[in-house]
Amino acid sequence: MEQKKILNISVDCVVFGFDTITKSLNVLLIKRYLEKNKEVLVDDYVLTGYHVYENETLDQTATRVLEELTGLKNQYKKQFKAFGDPDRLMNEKDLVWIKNEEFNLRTITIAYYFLLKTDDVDLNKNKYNAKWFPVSNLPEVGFDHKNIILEAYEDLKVKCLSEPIIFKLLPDKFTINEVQDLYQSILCIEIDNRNFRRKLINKKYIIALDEKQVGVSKKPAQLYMFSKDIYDKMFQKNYLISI
Amino acid sequence: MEQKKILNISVDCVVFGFDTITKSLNVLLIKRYLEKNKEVLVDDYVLTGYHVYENETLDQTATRVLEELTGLKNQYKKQFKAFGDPDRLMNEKDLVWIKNEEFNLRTITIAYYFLLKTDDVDLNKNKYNAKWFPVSNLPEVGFDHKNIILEAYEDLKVKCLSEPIIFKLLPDKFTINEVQDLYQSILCIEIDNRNFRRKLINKKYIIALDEKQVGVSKKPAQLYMFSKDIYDKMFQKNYLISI
DNA sequence: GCAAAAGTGTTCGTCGTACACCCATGC
DNA sequence: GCATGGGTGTACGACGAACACTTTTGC
Repeated sequence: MEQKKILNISVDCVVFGFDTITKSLNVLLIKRYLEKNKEVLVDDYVLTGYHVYENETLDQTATRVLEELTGLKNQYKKQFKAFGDPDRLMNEKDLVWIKNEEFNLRTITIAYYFLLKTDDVDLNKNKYNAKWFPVSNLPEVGFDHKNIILEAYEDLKVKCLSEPIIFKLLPDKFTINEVQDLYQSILCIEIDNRNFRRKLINKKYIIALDEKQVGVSKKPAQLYMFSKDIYDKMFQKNYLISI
Repeated sequence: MEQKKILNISVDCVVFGFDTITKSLNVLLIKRYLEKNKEVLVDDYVLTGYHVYENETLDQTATRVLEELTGLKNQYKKQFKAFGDPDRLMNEKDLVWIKNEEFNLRTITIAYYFLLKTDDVDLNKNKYNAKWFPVSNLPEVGFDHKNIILEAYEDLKVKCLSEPIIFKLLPDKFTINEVQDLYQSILCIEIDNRNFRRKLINKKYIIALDEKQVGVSKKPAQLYMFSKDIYDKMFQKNYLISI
């Protein structure tokens, strides 16, 4: 059954993944391409998104949009901001594009970001020409989506300092150095390995496994996992005022 | 000139104020009252809010709504979440109310909260029967606004720990104990006065004035002010990972 | 002079930070 | 055997936490 779209309200999804090889925090974008009489009118990338249906919640829209792009459900998501400037879709290319789509010129979008494991996404399986791009080196991005990506990234930077969401971006079994690389990528800082290692290993919810890396060409590193159960049990609100 | 409303998108404003006498963090709500044949159909409180106009940004809508309620401009505001469940306005009373208003049943609202000085608001001057209520003791609240208030409050709790927004809720000249009372009210915790006092006084952007309280019946306290200039100059991002 | 709130110091423990070298492994 | 990244220990300083009494003022 076809559902009824709300034409002036959409959800856009910033999908973050981490490439442990290139040590790069990436965003998943889809190709936007349009030509007419062999002239290329639009050729850039945008976030994945869609209209909200009449009978679904915003969270459901986001979940649906992500699943359509990646096939994945139950990923960490956060609604972080609504974007609704009257002129947010008013660039020349965007106007050309919108003519071909069932879009309202004054559309408000509720933006979410997702954190997932890059390896879980099979880019060949989807029809959108989706591609990963480093947050620090984005291609040409349509609509106001560059701004949306950067605001998502800012939110992520703050949130990863106080909540263990970083592990959503890593494989279930990871090395300490991978965690460090990820923090360094997200925050654009250098971290002292000895201090970081000690800090992490001392956490009770970082559990050393009876396993080491396999298939690496150097000394294989100890693997760890994150226990959400233990974290939740230990967790207590910290009221430290640091202004 | 009358502007064109977007019928399915609104902005709702959670207005926070602090009562230094009762030491209570308050929310400003407006009366919702409807009777028919002397029967009271609706009698509760709601947030102030309004439709977004076709040609204004969401921030502008929020600013306009606040000004209409309080006469105040340039107050601290934060867009914190969009609420869009299909059934968010579907309580019995809400349905009765909506019949009398130009409301779309499926309306998405972008929620903001404002922080302002209670003394700046003159409740007698407005036409909405607005009233302050303690966050910890809300009256009957219509729509899904209770939930919106609580989510705003949660966001405020987190944000006041890392940013000096607390001073938006206090008079320009305040005592150390007033700041402490405010933190205690917001966070529902007890703070040691000696430690708190030392901590605050050591901040360079907390400036002791050549003034003391007047008109108090006990020992008048030293007054301080917050210097945003000094704060901004000193400010540097803190990348402390505390997970 | 008394009630009420303002204001004051010290000790301890935790944790963040700075810093340089050896070790285990695969090739 | 050697290159590569994995892994380790110590000392210092800052700051949060716990804790109880004196002082100042208005009435």
